[in-house]
Amino acid sequence: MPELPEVETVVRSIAPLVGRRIVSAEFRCLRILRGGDPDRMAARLQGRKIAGVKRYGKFILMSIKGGGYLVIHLGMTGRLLLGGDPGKHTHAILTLDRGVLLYDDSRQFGCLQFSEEFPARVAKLGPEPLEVPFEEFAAALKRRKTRIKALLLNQAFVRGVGNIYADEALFRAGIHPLAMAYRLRGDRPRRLFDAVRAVLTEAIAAGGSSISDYVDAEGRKGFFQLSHRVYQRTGEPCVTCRTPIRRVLVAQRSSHFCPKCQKR
DNA sequence: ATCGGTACCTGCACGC
DNA sequence: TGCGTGCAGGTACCGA
Repeated sequence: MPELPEVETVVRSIAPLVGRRIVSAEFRCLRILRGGDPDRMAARLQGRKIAGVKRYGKFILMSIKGGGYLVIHLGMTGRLLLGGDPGKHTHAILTLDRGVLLYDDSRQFGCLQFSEEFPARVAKLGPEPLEVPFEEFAAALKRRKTRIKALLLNQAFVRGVGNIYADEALFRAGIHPLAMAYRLRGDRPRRLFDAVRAVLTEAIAAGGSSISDYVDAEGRKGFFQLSHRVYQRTGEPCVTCRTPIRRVLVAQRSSHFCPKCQKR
């Protein structure tokens, strides 16, 4: 579900929680905590105020007044929901002085952790794609001996791009997903940089992509899926040249592209 | 140090 | 109706 635009949309929808007090925290699923101790986490959160909510790539950091962070990653199917009733896949419940925040995740690929310090796994991410200067982006491309699609998915390169936006950016830049990153020449690094920025910016404005069940914390769907040009459009005509969109595996992920518009 | 392949989980769509 | 298969927005870990 959630790549940078979806996580950004979720963060914006839970911004009103800043200043709210956590009355109690309940964790129902150990797997989601990735080895963390549910009792210790609950104790660290209980009675504290939420000082801030920020996004780092696909991570959500809820800073806790008095110290520490609740670190949230939505994985593939994670959802944060304001209000509503707990369901079969509700793994965490934060009861607030006004309202409730639920964490739902059917596939359990997401995680919730408490960190006293700024978390190392967030610190070692690459730069934000909407903030990194072009020169730094281009220099990093040159250093990587891997396929460009795999590199875009690598969170140490830039943070927040996932399968949808990697495919959409490569299409707009006219670059084949199997192209080698370090071999991109001429205006192609610039075109890719601009395409990544444009796709992410447009998707944020659209509230993200709702492929199956993605919604923000208020239950609102995004509508950027209506603007996808290649993602999950295998066999459909290219919007530019009518050539059927093809699908290929890169780094074990489905990659959708136009064989005529996108060159290696 | 970097890479690609695999594992982790549930649900859904599809063909038989 | 049910069963098997393949697919799905994610990352972590392993061995080469």
